[in-house]
Amino acid sequence: MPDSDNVSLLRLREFLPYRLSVLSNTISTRIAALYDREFGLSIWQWRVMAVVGDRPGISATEIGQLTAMDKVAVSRAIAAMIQMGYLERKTSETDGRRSQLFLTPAGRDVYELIVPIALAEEQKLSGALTEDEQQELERLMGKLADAASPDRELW
Amino acid sequence: MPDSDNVSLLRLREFLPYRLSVLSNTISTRIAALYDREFGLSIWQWRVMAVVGDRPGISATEIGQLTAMDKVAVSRAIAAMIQMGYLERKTSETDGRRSQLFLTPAGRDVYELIVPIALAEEQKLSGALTEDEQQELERLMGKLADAASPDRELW
DNA sequence: GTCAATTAGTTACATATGAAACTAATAGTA
DNA sequence: TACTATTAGTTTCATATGTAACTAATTGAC
Repeated sequence: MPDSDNVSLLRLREFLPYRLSVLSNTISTRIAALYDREFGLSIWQWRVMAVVGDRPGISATEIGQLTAMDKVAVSRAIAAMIQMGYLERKTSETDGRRSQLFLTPAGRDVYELIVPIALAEEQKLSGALTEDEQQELERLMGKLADAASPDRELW
Repeated sequence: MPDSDNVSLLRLREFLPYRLSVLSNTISTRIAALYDREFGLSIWQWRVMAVVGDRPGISATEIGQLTAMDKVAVSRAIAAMIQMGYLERKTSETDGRRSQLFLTPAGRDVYELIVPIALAEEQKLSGALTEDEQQELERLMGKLADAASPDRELW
C-alpha cells in the first residue's frame, strides 16, 4: 500500500477547525500586540475593561459570562487592573461575596482612548468585507457557534 | 457625564475579533478533548501527524510552515510522538541539520483511525451549513485572512 | 581551506494558563 | 439557631507556551 493511499483525503489546510484557529490566532496576536504596546493591557484585561466600561458595577462572575473568560482569568485580570489603578472594587452591600467593579478616572481615560482604536481596528478588518458580506459572516458564524456549542451533544 | 455616554458604542459581543476568538476556542477545545480522550494526542501532535501522514519524509521546519506552528511547538510535538512510538526520525543524508520524519507502523495505525474521525467531526460542524454557505464562509475567511495577514501593514 | 554568516532544531527560562483546592459569605432547611 | 449546600472569588500547583540563547551543520566569501 503506497504512502499516498490515505484512508480518505485530509488536507490540514483545508480543514475548517484548523483554518478558523489560524485566522483567529493571527488576528488575536496582532490585536494583543497593539493593546500591549499602546496601553500595556493584555487581551483579557482589555475585555474586562470593555465590559466594565459598558456596565459599571458589574461583578466578576458576570464579566466571565459576558466575555467567555473563566473565573481565574477574570480574577487575575481584575487584580492586575486594580494594581494599575484602572479599576476599583467595592463589596456589594447586599452580598458580601460579590464585588462590584468600576473604572477609576484613569481607567475611564484609557477606556475612552482605546474604544475608538478598537473600533477602527475592527473596521480595518471587517472593512475587507462589504456590508452584506459582514452580515453573512455573522450569520454563518452564528450557525457554527450553535453547532459547536457545548450544550449540544454532537460528538 | 452619565456612565452610558460612551465615546462610541462598543459591545464586546458584537466585536468581530472577539467573536472569532470565542468561536475558534469553542471548536478547538472540543476537538482537543476528543483527540486527547481517544488517542492521547494534543492538537499540536495531531497536526504534526496529519502532515507527516500526508507527506512522509517532511522536515520539522516544513511542518511548521504547513501547520502555522512555531518551531518550538513543532520540536516538542515531534519529541513527544517519537516517545510515544508514533514517529520516526532520520537525519537527511544531504543535510545533517535536517531531520526527515515518518510515521511508524503504530503511528500509521493511529493516523488511519483518526483521519476519518477528524473528517466526520468537521462534517458535523460544517454540516450545519449548506454547500453554498460553506463555500461562502471559505471565501469570507480568505478575505479576512488576507486583510489580517502579517505582511500587510494595516495597523 | 578557513572563517563569518545562516539555517535546523533543541534547551532553558520566564510567564501564562487551567483544574482543583481553598476561603468567605449566603441560602436553605430543620 | 445550627448545620449543610451553594456561590463568589482567590490561591496553589502542575503544565503549556513563547522568547531568547544555544548547539550543530551548512553555505558563501575570500
